[in-house]
Amino acid sequence: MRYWLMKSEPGEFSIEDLRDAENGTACWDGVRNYQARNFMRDDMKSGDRVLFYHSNAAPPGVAGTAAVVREAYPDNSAWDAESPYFDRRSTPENPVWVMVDLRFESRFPRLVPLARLRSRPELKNMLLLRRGMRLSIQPLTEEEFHAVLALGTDTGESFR
DNA sequence: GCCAACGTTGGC
DNA sequence: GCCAACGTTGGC
Repeated sequence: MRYWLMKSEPGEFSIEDLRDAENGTACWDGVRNYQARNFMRDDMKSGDRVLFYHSNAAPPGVAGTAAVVREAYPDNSAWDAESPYFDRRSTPENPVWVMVDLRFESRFPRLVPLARLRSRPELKNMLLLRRGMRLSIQPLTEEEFHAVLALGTDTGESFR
């Protein structure tokens, strides 16, 4: 099983939107970056687990978790001329872009802000924290996934 | 709103 | 194949 971080602007599609979708399941359309596409197409498998990251938010951070429930298939928004993701190079006969389906798993009681991720020594190698890293789909190690999960699910109570 | 960093495009 | 110009991402 693999682990991923997937970014979405909450104003476009948030963890709450995924939770409230039919069956808690939605397609991850609109990816228009080749490296991110290749991760979906070549490496994402059903059962893989995902950190759902809210980008361009105040504050940005990890909002919850999801699971891959359908492996890569053509992204039909690419041949919808009305869609903001329209790309005339992609056709049903010859799709350029793919998407996966995600199912909601959990919404953290409190967002784990980017600044908190940066403060954790065990996360210092996370791709997300690298300067200039903009990829919207990033692989995680199992340790990174579980470390963020622990931050997201702790009660926030401090000792003493 | 600013702007650094990155990806893409297209002329040559 | 190079690289300048442009568009996008996304934190701040």
